Amino acid sequence: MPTTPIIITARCPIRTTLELLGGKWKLLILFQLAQQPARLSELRRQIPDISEKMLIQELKTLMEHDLVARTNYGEVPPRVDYRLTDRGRLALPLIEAMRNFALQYENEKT
Amino acid sequence: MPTTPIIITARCPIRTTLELLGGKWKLLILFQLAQQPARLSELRRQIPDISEKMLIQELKTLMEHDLVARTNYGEVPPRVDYRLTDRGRLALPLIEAMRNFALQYENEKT
DNA sequence: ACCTGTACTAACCTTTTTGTCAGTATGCCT
DNA sequence: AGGCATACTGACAAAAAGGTTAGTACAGGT
Repeated sequence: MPTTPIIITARCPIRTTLELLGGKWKLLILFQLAQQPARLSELRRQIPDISEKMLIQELKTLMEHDLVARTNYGEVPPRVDYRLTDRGRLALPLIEAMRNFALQYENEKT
Repeated sequence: MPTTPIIITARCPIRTTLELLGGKWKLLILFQLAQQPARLSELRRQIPDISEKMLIQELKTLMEHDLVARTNYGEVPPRVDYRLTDRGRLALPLIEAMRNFALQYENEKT
């Protein structure tokens, strides 16, 4: 009896993760917020080439998935900041694994 | 003296990984090939909703980055198979981290 | 002579993702 | 009265990613 091959299905963990964290910016944003909570304008400086629209848009979907939380201080001019939620912190080992992958990949002799 | 925040740059490990492994299919393909080497037609069955074009195209870029290797047996009808390289195996902890993330995410009480 | 299975290529199109740019609201400062 | 700073929103456009379809080559089977 041969070993049963694992078959990829429509709902598998890899796909779930890609849906939650896929794309060019979400992991970078989470990584930055893991260093310290930040305001919009700070995040823009920390991730220099993101556009304001993408930053806001990505923060919004991260919030919808409860990975990031927003605090509005109700001041004028507006002051708002963003921080990781507990769920957001679940992504940190993944980010760490990505960093390890890239570093090891670059160290492999071709 | 405040702690220096880590600033995201144009070439950082997270971005390197996204370039190598980003997109809808590459990680699924690597995950499948980690179970056992496979022919094109087998991969198509194992990843049911990928199109043939995407499968070939993604395999090609994975090969260019030396994450996957191709063996052509020179038979007719053609027989070719694909397997992970050592570099490709470096992605396995990352895939494992994605799986953990998804499972923990789903277990969090809302 | 034709159909089958395998591993592709190429042209074309649709969808998704990302980016640009202009505009809104508010109160303070000059 | 006008400018500044902040955190947005919305219309639109460009670019990237993904998908569909048709076609190639070859040997074996019917």
